[in-house]
Amino acid sequence: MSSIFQSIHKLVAKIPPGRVATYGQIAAMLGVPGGARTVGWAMHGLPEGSEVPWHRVVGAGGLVRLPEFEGKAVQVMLLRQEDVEVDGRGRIDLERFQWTAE
DNA sequence: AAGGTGACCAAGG
DNA sequence: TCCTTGGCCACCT
Repeated sequence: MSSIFQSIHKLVAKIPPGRVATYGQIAAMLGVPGGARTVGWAMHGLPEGSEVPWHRVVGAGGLVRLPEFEGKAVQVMLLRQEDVEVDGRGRIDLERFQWTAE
Protein backbone atom coordinates (compact mmCIF):
# COMPACT_ATOMS: atom_id res chain seq x y z
CA MET A 1 0.00 0.00 0.00
CA SER A 2 1.49 3.32 -0.88
CA SER A 3 1.38 5.65 2.02
CA ILE A 4 3.77 8.33 3.18
CA PHE A 5 4.55 5.81 5.84
CA GLN A 6 5.97 3.34 3.34
CA SER A 7 7.89 6.07 1.56
CA ILE A 8 9.52 7.08 4.80
CA HIS A 9 10.58 3.54 5.58
CA LYS A 10 12.00 3.12 2.12
CA LEU A 11 14.00 6.31 2.27
CA VAL A 12 15.33 5.61 5.76
CA ALA A 13 16.41 2.20 4.53
CA LYS A 14 18.71 3.97 2.06
CA ILE A 15 20.69 5.73 4.74
CA PRO A 16 24.15 4.16 4.63
CA PRO A 17 25.84 2.89 7.81
CA GLY A 18 27.81 5.51 9.68
CA ARG A 19 25.50 8.30 8.51
CA VAL A 20 22.44 9.92 10.01
CA ALA A 21 19.53 12.00 8.75
CA THR A 22 17.14 14.30 10.57
CA TYR A 23 13.38 13.94 10.69
CA GLY A 24 12.95 17.22 8.94
CA GLN A 25 15.43 16.20 6.28
CA ILE A 26 13.58 12.99 5.53
CA ALA A 27 10.30 14.84 5.33
CA ALA A 28 11.77 17.44 2.99
CA MET A 29 13.26 14.77 0.75
CA LEU A 30 9.83 13.23 0.43
CA GLY A 31 8.41 16.57 -0.54
CA VAL A 32 6.65 17.14 2.75
CA PRO A 33 8.33 20.12 4.40
CA GLY A 34 7.09 20.53 7.92
CA GLY A 35 6.16 16.89 8.09
CA ALA A 36 8.90 16.05 10.54
CA ARG A 37 6.34 14.84 13.06
CA THR A 38 4.97 12.42 10.53
CA VAL A 39 8.44 10.95 10.04
CA GLY A 40 8.93 10.52 13.76
CA TRP A 41 5.57 8.93 13.96
CA ALA A 42 6.50 6.50 11.20
CA MET A 43 9.58 5.50 13.18
CA HIS A 44 7.55 4.94 16.28
CA GLY A 45 5.25 2.63 14.39
CA LEU A 46 8.02 0.39 13.12
CA PRO A 47 7.61 -3.30 13.94
CA GLU A 48 10.35 -5.07 15.83
CA GLY A 49 13.03 -6.67 13.72
CA SER A 50 12.30 -4.25 10.91
CA GLU A 51 14.86 -3.82 8.14
CA VAL A 52 14.60 -0.08 8.59
CA PRO A 53 17.63 1.43 10.33
CA TRP A 54 15.49 3.75 12.43
CA HIS A 55 18.44 4.51 14.68
CA ARG A 56 20.00 6.55 11.86
CA VAL A 57 17.23 9.10 12.12
CA VAL A 58 17.77 11.87 14.65
CA GLY A 59 16.25 15.21 15.51
CA ALA A 60 17.26 18.63 14.26
CA GLY A 61 20.81 19.65 15.08
CA GLY A 62 21.85 16.03 15.37
CA LEU A 63 20.14 15.60 18.71
CA VAL A 64 18.61 12.24 19.58
CA ARG A 65 14.93 12.92 20.19
CA LEU A 66 14.01 9.64 21.75
CA PRO A 67 12.72 9.05 25.29
CA GLU A 68 14.78 6.63 27.35
CA PHE A 69 11.85 4.25 27.65
CA GLU A 70 11.56 4.11 23.89
CA GLY A 71 15.09 2.89 23.40
CA LYS A 72 17.31 5.93 23.30
CA ALA A 73 20.21 3.96 24.77
CA VAL A 74 19.79 1.36 22.04
CA GLN A 75 19.87 3.96 19.30
CA VAL A 76 23.04 5.53 20.68
CA MET A 77 24.65 2.12 20.99
CA LEU A 78 23.79 1.13 17.42
CA LEU A 79 25.14 4.41 16.09
CA ARG A 80 28.38 4.04 17.98
CA GLN A 81 28.70 0.59 16.48
CA GLU A 82 28.74 2.30 13.11
CA ASP A 83 31.50 4.65 14.18
CA VAL A 84 29.14 7.57 14.67
CA GLU A 85 30.25 9.76 17.55
CA VAL A 86 27.47 10.41 20.05
CA ASP A 87 28.07 12.27 23.29
CA GLY A 88 26.37 11.65 26.61
CA ARG A 89 23.53 14.01 25.67
CA GLY A 90 22.82 12.14 22.47
CA ARG A 91 24.26 14.80 20.24
CA ILE A 92 25.90 14.10 16.89
CA ASP A 93 28.07 16.32 14.70
CA LEU A 94 25.94 16.68 11.59
CA GLU A 95 28.80 18.39 9.78
CA ARG A 96 30.52 15.03 9.72
CA PHE A 97 27.77 12.41 9.93
CA GLN A 98 24.68 13.84 8.24
CA TRP A 99 23.59 11.84 5.22
CA THR A 100 23.34 13.69 1.96
CA ALA A 101 21.23 11.89 -0.62
CA GLU A 102 22.65 11.03 -4.00
C1' DA B 1 -16.30 13.95 8.77
C1' DA B 2 -14.02 15.78 13.04
C1' DG B 3 -10.91 15.62 16.58
C1' DG B 4 -6.97 13.66 19.12
C1' DT B 5 -2.16 12.41 19.08
C1' DG B 6 2.92 12.17 18.30
C1' DA B 7 10.61 9.27 18.38
C1' DC B 8 9.32 17.22 15.38
C1' DC B 9 10.90 22.27 14.89
C1' DA B 10 11.79 26.99 16.08
C1' DA B 11 11.16 30.80 18.97
C1' DG B 12 10.44 32.96 23.60
C1' DG B 13 10.66 33.40 28.76
C1' DT C 1 19.94 25.18 29.87
C1' DC C 2 15.10 23.77 30.58
C1' DC C 3 10.12 24.22 29.85
C1' DT C 4 6.23 26.14 27.26
C1' DT C 5 3.73 27.65 23.05
C1' DG C 6 2.24 27.63 18.32
C1' DG C 7 2.44 25.53 13.93
C1' DC C 8 3.28 21.71 10.81
C1' DC C 9 1.53 16.91 8.77
C1' DA C 10 -0.46 12.23 8.37
C1' DC C 11 -2.83 8.22 10.77
C1' DC C 12 -6.45 6.26 13.87
C1' DT C 13 -11.00 6.11 16.12
